[in-house]
Amino acid sequence: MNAAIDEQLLRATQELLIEEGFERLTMDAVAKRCGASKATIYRRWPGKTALVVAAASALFHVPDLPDTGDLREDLLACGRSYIQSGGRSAEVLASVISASKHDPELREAARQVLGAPYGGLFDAVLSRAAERGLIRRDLDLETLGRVFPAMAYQTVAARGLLVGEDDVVRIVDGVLMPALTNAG
Amino acid sequence: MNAAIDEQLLRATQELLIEEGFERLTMDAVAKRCGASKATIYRRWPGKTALVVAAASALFHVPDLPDTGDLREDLLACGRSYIQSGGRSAEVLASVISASKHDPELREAARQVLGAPYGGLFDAVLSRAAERGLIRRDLDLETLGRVFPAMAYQTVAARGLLVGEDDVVRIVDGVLMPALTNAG
DNA sequence: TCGATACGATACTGTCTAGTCTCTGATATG
DNA sequence: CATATCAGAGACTAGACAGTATCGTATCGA
Repeated sequence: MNAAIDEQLLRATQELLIEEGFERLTMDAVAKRCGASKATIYRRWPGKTALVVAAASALFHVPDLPDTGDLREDLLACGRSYIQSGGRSAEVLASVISASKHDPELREAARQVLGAPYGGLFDAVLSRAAERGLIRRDLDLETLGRVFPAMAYQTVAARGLLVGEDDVVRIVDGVLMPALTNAG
Repeated sequence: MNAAIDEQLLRATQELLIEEGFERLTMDAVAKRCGASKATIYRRWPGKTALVVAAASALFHVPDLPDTGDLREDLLACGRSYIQSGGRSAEVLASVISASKHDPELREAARQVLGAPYGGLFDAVLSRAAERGLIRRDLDLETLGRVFPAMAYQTVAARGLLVGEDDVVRIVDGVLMPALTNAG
């Protein structure tokens, strides 16, 4: 077993997920892109779903909870953790999430392995800010915590764009900070 | 040409788009669900893409720009126009948008026919409010205008839920109103 | 009644693709 | 050197599906 091939195959899978999406990704294409054969893939993963989940998992890492002491900076840090690894992880994730809607096996695997990677990050920062008395206590933090993930997801999945530093700043300064620093 | 069959076929297409998604929707399944034959479909539309675009278009209608005199009510009205027709249109739209990412023909057709149905609605309401001096002029209205569509889209496409009246209220009262009425 | 048209049913073609199988060639070991 | 082992390449299989073609039937107007 040549371990270098594993990495190549996962990388090719990631690229093809971005280029073609889950349904249109073929095992032949993955193999061809690596100059490998399908047997090489099936020796490592039992099927297409497993390969895709492995490729997505390889990009995933739990981001640290930022604590700069400044709410705005913490929020920006949360956003930046989203665009880490050049946006590739977001694109791959978007493909998998999109496909998992109609594929129970993929959905369950994605949920377990990728499981709301950034889901609680904004929530945690906001809750902490509330505890510290930096923001009002009557805000709907759960909904506010979903703003960034939702806008980032839509940007990638629906509009076909990448999330950049400027997007992070615009969402934090244009939506979150105005809502949070409301004098009430 | 029996016109009643047209409607049945479009309805079945909508249902199957929701249940299976674009890629997994088959012409056989559409025909079978109507007790029709594939020839009947192909007599009406040249192919799968055209059928799907027609099915999505049938659900689409340009909503009126609300003007109740109250900003919050206007925003709620914008949101409610989203969930009109029982959320079905949002689900169908999500399927088509999702598939159009990797299908140029579908993307172009969707853009022309469905073209940013609600895209400008929040924008328009917010711009009008700014002109009327109801909100500050230095807000990033473009980004704020995208908040609702993004969160609704994510709710449907990524989380697999339907957007309800309570979601509308939570987004408007939990995010938009706090951000807009910021004492700054 | 007759002709035209639209219908359902169904068989068929060509293409694509997940997954399997077989053979080859490299490497390691005695 | 001889032989065993194993990963890999690529042919192959089986099934799915878009789109086409054919045929018998029902409906409707003249």
